Amino acid sequence: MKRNRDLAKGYTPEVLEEKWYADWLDKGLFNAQVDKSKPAFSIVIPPPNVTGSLHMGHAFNNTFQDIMCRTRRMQGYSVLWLPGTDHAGIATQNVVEKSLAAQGTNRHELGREAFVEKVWEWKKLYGERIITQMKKLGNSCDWQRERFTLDEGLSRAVRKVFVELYKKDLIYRGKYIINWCSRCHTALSDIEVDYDDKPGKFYYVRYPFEDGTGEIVVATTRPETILGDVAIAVHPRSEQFSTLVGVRVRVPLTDRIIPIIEDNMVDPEFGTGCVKITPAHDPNDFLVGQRHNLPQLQVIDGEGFMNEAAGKYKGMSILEAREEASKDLESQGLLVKVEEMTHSVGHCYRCGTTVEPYLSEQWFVRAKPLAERGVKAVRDGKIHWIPEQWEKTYFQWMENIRDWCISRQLWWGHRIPAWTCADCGHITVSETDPAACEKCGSQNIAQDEDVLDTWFSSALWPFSTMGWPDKTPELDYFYPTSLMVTGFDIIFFWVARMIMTGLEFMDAEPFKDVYIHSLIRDEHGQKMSKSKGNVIDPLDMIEKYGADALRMALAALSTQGRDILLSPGKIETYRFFMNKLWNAARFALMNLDDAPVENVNLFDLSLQDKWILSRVQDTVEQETAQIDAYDVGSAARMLYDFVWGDLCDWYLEMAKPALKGDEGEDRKRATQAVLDEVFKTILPLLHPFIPFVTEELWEAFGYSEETPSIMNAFWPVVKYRFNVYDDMKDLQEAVRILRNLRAEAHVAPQQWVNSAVIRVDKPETVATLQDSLSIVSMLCRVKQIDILPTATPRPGESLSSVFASGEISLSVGDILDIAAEAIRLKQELVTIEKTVAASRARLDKPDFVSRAPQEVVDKERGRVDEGLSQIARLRENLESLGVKL
RNA sequence: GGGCGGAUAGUUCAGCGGCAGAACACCUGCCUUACACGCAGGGGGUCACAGGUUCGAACCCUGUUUCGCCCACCA
Repeated sequence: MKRNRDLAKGYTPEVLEEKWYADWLDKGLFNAQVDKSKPAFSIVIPPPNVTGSLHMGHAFNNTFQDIMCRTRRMQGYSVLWLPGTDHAGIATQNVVEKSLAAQGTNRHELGREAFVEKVWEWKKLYGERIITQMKKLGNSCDWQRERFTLDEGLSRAVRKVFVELYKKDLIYRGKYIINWCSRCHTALSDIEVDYDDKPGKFYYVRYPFEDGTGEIVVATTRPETILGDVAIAVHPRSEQFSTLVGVRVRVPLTDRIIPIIEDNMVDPEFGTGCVKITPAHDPNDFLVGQRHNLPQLQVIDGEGFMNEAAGKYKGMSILEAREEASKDLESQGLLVKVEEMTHSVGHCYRCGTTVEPYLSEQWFVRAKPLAERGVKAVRDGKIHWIPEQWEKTYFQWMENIRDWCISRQLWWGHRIPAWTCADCGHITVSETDPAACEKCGSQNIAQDEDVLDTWFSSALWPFSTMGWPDKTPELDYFYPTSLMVTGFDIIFFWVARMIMTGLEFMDAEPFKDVYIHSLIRDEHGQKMSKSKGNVIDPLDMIEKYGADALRMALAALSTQGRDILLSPGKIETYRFFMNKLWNAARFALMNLDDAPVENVNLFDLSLQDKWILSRVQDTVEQETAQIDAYDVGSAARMLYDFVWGDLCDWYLEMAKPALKGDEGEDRKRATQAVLDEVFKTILPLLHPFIPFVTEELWEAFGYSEETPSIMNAFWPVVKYRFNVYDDMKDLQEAVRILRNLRAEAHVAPQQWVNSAVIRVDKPETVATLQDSLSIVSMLCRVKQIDILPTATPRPGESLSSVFASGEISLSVGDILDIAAEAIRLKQELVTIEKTVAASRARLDKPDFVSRAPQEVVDKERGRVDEGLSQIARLRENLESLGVKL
């Protein structure tokens, strides 16, 4: 076995990461195989926006998926991690429009075809960029299967789904109030609107009765919509107003006459207790209008300007018209008062422009029947949410779902496959472009100008990417996928809709588990954003610390139910960890021979050998369970502690004498064998988190001769365990106490102390320490350590400390500061007396003894016994120092 | 209005029924031939508050305070 005993002193990620990624691609190790002899594990990646660049959220999300994929691969699954990108309708169109604006032109000047061509150019330019960035992270995606939501295959799936839903009457077209972004110039679905509380004004306006016998006062935040009023509504049981029902009033600023009607939607407690009804510009009013058969009078156009019906206000923007109307009302004496109020205002989730309720012809998905199946699938346990609490969020939304507006007045996207006949008005919906109207045969048909909501195609992602609507071996083998990993912010946009379409078209859930992870924020808990300037760019971090360090940091910081506050400093911590691991490996390699260590006698294994081997087994067992529970945070932290704490701080230090040959050839060989075994096991355990460095070390240790890539290494299983934890605890405690005593006595670190005495009675402890004396001696730099029974008198001129099994004294000669030592011992005495008193108090309660489990009671009794003997020893010590108690 | 999280060391967070933990930061010493991206030692906590359940509560239950998120409403 060829070992690389010449590792560089420092670990340098750049070179090795590039080298190994290229190697993995070369060997096709990420490529998924339909292999029925193996269990399948599949994930479809949440496709990032094609014009976007990789941010920390992606890095975190992808790291999580990669950890799962790499683990499952090693565990013998046939793994598919399917990557791709999303055309991101509005977002992408906006970006390209902005660049056109910078060039002094716009999409209308270009025309639809040329514009779409331009967007494709962008896609080609930037789509590749984010893929390259994902590769830098180390993603083990099957790049041969990379998909894009506007690919031909996926577009075919989109059309098929649209047509089928239309045939099932689950898609319909109609004139409704929708959310309209006048900047993006398109309809938005309800969830594409973000609401914010904003200060506004509440205008109280007089509506005089037609006959001049009185007036009714109505409050509104939007006086410009008065121009579109078609009624005033009051609550049917309102004592104050119900008598007015049927009275006709004059609409201010116009000469129109409208009726007072009654409707339950009015809250008699709010405002003045009556409401002006503007069906064309308010969703609630729209419903009232439908119930009462009222006209829909539009006064604002799609650009956000007042139209012809607005009379003198025509051409004004909404805000100008609001201002102007307010002035006019005041001058006409129709304005009672204006109050300040805060109300929530909707904004476009892509550009932030205030969203207007707008009456227009749109396409909708009838969501309720689809949602019902989605709810059932989760209730039946077909899909598990992790953490489980998100299930509630999902149910709440699905059970109150509203129809989904899917048409967008954009050019970039899947064009709606519907053709309207100019002759008979019939709409032909078809998977293939029709030549003629299916009803009258006229060739005078025109395709709908609109495209579909980008989430319509994302909703099909789990099966459209695997070749649906064709029956493919991939679908058969990898669908339903095993896991979906995403943030809670797109549960409604994406997760819920994938579930609905998956159940409807595949008749099976799209994934068995949904893991919802937290959001990444900056170190102050602020959302990262370009405008705040607090963005931590994953690529910068990779450049500075390496992809492995970034991945390890993200994994280790991840917890459930709390946002992750990230800072470069935290990533640096894990960069240090990489260096630690690297140097531990370097040390091991410096001490290993090329020849494999064979025929090691079990009797040659020391306590620490057995201990570290057992700890490795614990690590195997725990990590396997943690990964199964998707708890990568605990797994990463445990690995960190194992490597740094157990392996480096303890085992490697303890192994040094044996490796130097101080303990003989057999012990040296045994220790080498242990080192070999530890690294051979721990590297695969670390690999899912830090793939690059583990691959490099896999090769350096020579393991690649058997298994060329660590990616193909077998996931370790628990093999054996030695019952040595108690012994090791004694040993570690002895070392810690001696080191502490040295520090107390201000002995210089490099100076050897002549002698120490450990006084213990328990035969096991005596035996353990006796066996490990040379190790203790080396770790604590004490030349001579004697193990004696506790009855032996305490050595003079020494510092001492009591511990569970006895007492340890370090002879320091005349440098002993008696006064300081007395203070220290007294403090120790106080602490122990306190714990003894606490334990006694517990034991004195009869209920404790009778009700607590026996082992807890025994433990408590043990504490008292131990404490008492420690107290006795401490008193003795204090007396011998001449301290009176 | 409905729902969901969080409150533990100076800071960021683990722990979620049996003597309060880590990482940074801080203090003392150390270039001890794997690592100064390091080593050894140390200080630092009424586990937000008030009740309850329990032999026993940071942990379970009920309130309260407080920070944050989501949904609905907002004429």
